[in-house]
Amino acid sequence: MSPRFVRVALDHPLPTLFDYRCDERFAPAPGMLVAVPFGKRQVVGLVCEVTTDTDVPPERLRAVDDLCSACPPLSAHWLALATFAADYYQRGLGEVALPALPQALRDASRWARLLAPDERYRLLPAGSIALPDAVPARATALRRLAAALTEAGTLSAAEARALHPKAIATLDAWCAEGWVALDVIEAAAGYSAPAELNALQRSSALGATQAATAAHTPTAQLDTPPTLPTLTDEQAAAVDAIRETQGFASFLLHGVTGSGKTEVYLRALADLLARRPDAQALVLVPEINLTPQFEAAFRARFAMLPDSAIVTLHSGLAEGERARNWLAAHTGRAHIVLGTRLAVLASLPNLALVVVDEEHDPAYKQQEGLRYSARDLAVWRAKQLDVPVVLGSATPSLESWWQADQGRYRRLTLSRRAVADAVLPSVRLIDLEEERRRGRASVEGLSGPLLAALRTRLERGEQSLVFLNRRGYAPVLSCDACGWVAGCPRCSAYVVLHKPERALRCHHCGWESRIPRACPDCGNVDIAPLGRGTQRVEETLATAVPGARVLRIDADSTRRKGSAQALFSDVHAGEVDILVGTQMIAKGHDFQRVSLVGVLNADTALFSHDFRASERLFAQLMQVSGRAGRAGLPGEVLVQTRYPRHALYHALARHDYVGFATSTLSERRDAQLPPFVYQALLRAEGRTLEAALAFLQQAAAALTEIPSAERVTVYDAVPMTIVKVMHVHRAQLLVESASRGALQATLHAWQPMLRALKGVLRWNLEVDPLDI
DNA sequence: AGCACGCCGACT
DNA sequence: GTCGGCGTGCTC
Repeated sequence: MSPRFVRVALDHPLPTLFDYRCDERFAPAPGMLVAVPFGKRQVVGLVCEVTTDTDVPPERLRAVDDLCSACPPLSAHWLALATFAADYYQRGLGEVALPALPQALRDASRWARLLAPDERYRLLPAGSIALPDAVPARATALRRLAAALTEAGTLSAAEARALHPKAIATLDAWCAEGWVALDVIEAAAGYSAPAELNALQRSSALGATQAATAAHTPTAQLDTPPTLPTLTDEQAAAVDAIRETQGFASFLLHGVTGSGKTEVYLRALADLLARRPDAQALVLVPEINLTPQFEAAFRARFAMLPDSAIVTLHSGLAEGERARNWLAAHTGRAHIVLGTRLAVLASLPNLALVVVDEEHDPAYKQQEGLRYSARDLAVWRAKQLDVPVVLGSATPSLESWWQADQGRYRRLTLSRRAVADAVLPSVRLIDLEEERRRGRASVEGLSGPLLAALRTRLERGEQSLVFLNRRGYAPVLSCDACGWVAGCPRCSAYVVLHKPERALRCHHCGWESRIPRACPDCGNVDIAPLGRGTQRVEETLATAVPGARVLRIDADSTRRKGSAQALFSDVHAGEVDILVGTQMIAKGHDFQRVSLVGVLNADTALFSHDFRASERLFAQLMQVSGRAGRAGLPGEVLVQTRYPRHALYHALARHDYVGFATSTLSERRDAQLPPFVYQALLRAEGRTLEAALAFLQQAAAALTEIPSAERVTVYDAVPMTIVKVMHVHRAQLLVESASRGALQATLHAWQPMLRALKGVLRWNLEVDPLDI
């Protein structure tokens, strides 16, 4: 018999596959996981190919240690996805594929436990009668075991062994008596669609009453409204368009906040599962922890499905749960996978519908390691599998909007709020210059009109939101006398004053120090905080709006796990009058009693060097404005600005996303910026700025040897905005092209040259960067 | 990326 | 005399 080799992808920066001998014990196939020796360690790799020959000299070949046969192999489709992502984002296959797996699968020593059938001893009725008499009173360990079994109903082998060393033998004996049964639940086994799905088919495909379906499960009866919400014409048209799709289609669901995008997703999912009970749907959200209502809506609507049919995948899950949910998706047991960007790389053998909610959200862009765009990969996946993808947003990314302009995405518009009496809030701009000219009183940056509006809401018992995208107390601490400002010793950045913690904190590296009493340079004691963050606004409001209960929600106040939930529920419970916060307060939450939104300090983004800053600002302001006036209360948005005539604010006041998108896209076209060009960014980090820049200049010089680079524009190497972080100096080099193909070809040729450049320096290449 | 080996400064 | 700094070289 001819020798057998496997070509394996490993999580390693070299973009090559590694060959191993594979003996007869194993039956490897592409998509399977193997444990292999690598240098001094053992690592888990992904089998890409099974061959009978290899170029590697025999003395260097080593043998596969183990094959993960209990886990079904990853499909050819999934391997193609990982290969595409690796290729497009300029990484090795293993660097993409292996980090996409749950940690437990990447550790061969945990395979047995993870994939072993889950065995549980279950107490039978005969046992509950017989056991109390059968166990002698003095056998305390045995009595403990019997008590635990009676208490919990079932016990795993491990739980039993912890109670009594010979528990397994005892339990087996009890099994023989007919007192206890041993249930075996296959962890990685396939799954057949349960009868419940047929019930789903009968009820919700046509949007008919769900009461009949819900009746046989008590929880469903409680959680599911007896009738589904009535769709608006626009919602119905959107659902029909998605339902009638054959094969791949990209839908851009453009719906204002509160227009009921979620209901469209739910109907599309219900329709899919009714037609194809084995189908799987992938639903991506930017931040699962901030949108509990979204997950709750899915669980309630599909409450008739078994628990494992809806799983979440996100970084906040405990390791074990993440592995279980991933396996549920991989084996087809999970029909709805709700997750953040990392879920786009989940294995979904029966994927038939992809949804990307809030598709414009920058959180879909991974900002370290493999810098992928989950939204873009989601669209690629849908195309590969020839299934529909729905991108939803009130403020689509200009990239997606342009695709729709080109006719590549099909636009579905929800122009009205779905709740009958909810109207869009009125937006008023407060001209700070005029306030000042007229000598009107303001308190710590809060203008007279805003304070008056806040007081009115307090009197009426309504809630207000104050949005300010800057956390901390003040962004700078400075000395009036000599001009000293508190900076970070490790970064080229100012440190932010945090008053509750009585600390200066660097938002880039986390460095902290006590607040100095006097200027360290000149000894002057009049050092003063400059500018305003959420903490300072919270403090100001507490005195400027007497009697108001003020709550602050930002990354600092929600640092502890789960504390965001608690704070938000205080708001929902009406225990808060004014909520101050960063963009965290703009996401996901429907506050029923909020009728006023105040926006502070938004102007800085208008004139940013980052060409995407205004797009982000517009999306944020539209989103936060949508928090006002949801339940019949007339909503009002007050924006404090020094530029009340700026086009962005005018578009905001008219709720005119289309106008904003059209004019911004034409500016982008004139300036030849994305989406009209494709960009990539080479970043270098060195001990000195000179070293980083020198590396980038060498890299730029190397480009001249690449033919396709003729169609690529290369900019000068420049220091990054924050040049130094943690004593590391950073610089970047932008390359761009009107041709995605030319850029890709250039990057492919460039990569090995970059690796060949000497110098002890870290660098990375980012394709389609968001922040430049 | 790890994790070696390898060659020069301050310590029991 | 060694413990340990991080330069550079390799991993089927």
